[in-house]
Amino acid sequence: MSIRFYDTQQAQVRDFVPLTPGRVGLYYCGATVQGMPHVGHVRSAIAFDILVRWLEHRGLRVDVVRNVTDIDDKILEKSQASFAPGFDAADPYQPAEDWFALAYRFEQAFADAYDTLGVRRPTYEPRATGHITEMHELIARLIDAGHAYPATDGSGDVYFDVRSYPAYGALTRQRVEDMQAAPDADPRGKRDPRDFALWKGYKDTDPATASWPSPWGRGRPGWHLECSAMAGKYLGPAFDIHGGGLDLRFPHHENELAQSAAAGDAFANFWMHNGMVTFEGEKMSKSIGNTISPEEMLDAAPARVVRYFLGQAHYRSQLDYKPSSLQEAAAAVERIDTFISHALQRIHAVAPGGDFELDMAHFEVTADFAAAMDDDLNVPQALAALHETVRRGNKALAAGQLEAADEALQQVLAMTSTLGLDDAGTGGGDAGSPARQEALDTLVQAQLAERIEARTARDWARADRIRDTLAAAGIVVEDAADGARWSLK
RNA sequence: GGUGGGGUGGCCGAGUGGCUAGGCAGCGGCCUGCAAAGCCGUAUACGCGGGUUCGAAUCCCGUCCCCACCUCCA
Repeated sequence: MSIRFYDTQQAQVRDFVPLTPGRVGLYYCGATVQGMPHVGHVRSAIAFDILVRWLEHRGLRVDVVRNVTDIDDKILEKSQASFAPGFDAADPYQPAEDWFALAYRFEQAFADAYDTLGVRRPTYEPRATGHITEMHELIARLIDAGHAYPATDGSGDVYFDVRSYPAYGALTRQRVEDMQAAPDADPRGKRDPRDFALWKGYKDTDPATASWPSPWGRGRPGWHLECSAMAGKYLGPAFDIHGGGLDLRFPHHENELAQSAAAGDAFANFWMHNGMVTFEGEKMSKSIGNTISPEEMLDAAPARVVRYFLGQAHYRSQLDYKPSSLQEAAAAVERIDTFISHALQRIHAVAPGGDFELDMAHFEVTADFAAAMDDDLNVPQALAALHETVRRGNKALAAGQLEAADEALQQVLAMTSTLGLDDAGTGGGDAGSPARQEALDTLVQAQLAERIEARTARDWARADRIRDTLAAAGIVVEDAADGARWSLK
């Protein structure tokens, strides 16, 4: 079966065929590092992480490029504000912080959030400020082609000429005439109010460190240019997939497409956009003040649960967060983990929370799961397949059919791995070193042996006392048909 | 005004013409010394009004409502 994805540009689901057989070039927009990450940013990264994992599971080699936009108006504004007299050090912002220090600090916060939630690192993560030369080359090509021009007002700006490019609006299927002009549009030296800046001339109020020489005078890049320049550099003039949040479709991605296509590049074959995260129905945004940070979620639930929650909806759907959302996700994750833990104990004699060495490479997902993922990454349906496999495994365990249970276990592990659940968290759980695990298991087993004695003697009070003692230490004891098992709560 | 996406049972969330997704919560049962976990069963559904059809959540027409983008935004 072929893989199918929804392509925003064509507004339909269509077969995905790599430009180069066996390989996929994927560019997706990372952050403009002007503040701390919120879960909306992370949801996007998780959606594309699942895409990458699935393509790889399908045997494709994926080159992933995710940008860091580390220079823009907001970054400079925040930095500038931090030097103002009487600066109020509102939480994430520190006094007297240079723009590059501020950008780098937030870049690291994003990296931490991605790591914790099991988003694999991209093949390469280029920064805008490292690609000024490539941007100049692209601007020169556009000017030569008659699609860009230096401003006539002496500002040093260079604009993309929307009117010179009839296909402008192709990505979002809008006609230029229908677009509402920005209410605060400052025409400056533009030929058309919809023209956008490729290069912004240096102003006295800008820090000198935020300017670079160019054929059009000192200045800094416009917002959209870095993605065109970097995608072209690392993935070539034509590549398979360009991704990002739905809110980037316009103007960001539309302008990227215009820049690259007007310069003669085919650019992305597919455009994929993830839906927004909302809080009780409202889009999370800083202006409304309803953002939730990854840290806040991680305080409320383990990384594996947060990952499950942020990845459980279809990537194109809006994902609504409510205070009860994480508890519901936790219950689902526990169901999966309980099966994995029980099966590992029964079949592979792995102690609770212990490490295990299984040759995951040969584990296969179920056909239902694969079909769902092939169909535009239908994760909700894939999760149904996962839960059904868990049920099948539980039944097999209860019936003592270890071979069937092992098959289900392998499938469940393959599926959770594809969804990235295995990498969420600090890696390896909280069981500590192998020596500690063994010590703990030995002690608990001794307690359980005593409890078996008590139960054999029908001394329920003593048996319950042992169970209570263990429970007080955070160890849950469960009696199964073939004996007691334990797990860390 | 333009563009795109939606309205599914108590909640989340799949499903594009017949064969009741799945999870959470609820109820009943099995198992258990008790419990936990698990398994089995079960109620509640497709915004509204028409139409097509043997049959519609699914197609068509109309209508209401919601969200996103058109300004910085994952």
